Amino acid sequence: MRIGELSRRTGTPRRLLRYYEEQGLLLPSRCRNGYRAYDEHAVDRVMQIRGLLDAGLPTRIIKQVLPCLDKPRTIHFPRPEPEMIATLRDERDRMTERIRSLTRNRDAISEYLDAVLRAGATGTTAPEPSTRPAPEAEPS
DNA sequence: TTTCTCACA
DNA sequence: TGTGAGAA
Repeated sequence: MRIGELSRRTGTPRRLLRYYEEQGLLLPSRCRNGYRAYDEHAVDRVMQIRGLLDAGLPTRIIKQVLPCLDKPRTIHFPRPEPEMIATLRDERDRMTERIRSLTRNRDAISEYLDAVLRAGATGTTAPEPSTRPAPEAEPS
């Protein structure tokens, strides 16, 4: 398929698909006219890239780990360099920390929402923001 | 419709 | 990390 179809099927702007290629995340073949040609597998791959970016991984890390995540039970690097193991551990821990942070912020929002809705129902006022734990910034 | 590149937030 | 514009 060409870039337009992949864009439509993944909900990813064409511009961004070219950007991912430039970053080494996608390697489409080329038609005679120079148009990019993507196989069926590219759809899943793009979704996975989006997910990892959303999880906070930079493209250069994604490029490294993407083959490992394809089918986690397959060993892609029989002799994994210690550096790769370290990278994977590092990113896993970063994600864990991010999940913790997201959970905390979600709970803070949820708690406030409950209080506001309760107040709306009873006609009383919502609690002062300062009585609740401060929202926490996600790690950068 | 697609390509590319340069500049920019 | 991503976007906009212009030209082919």
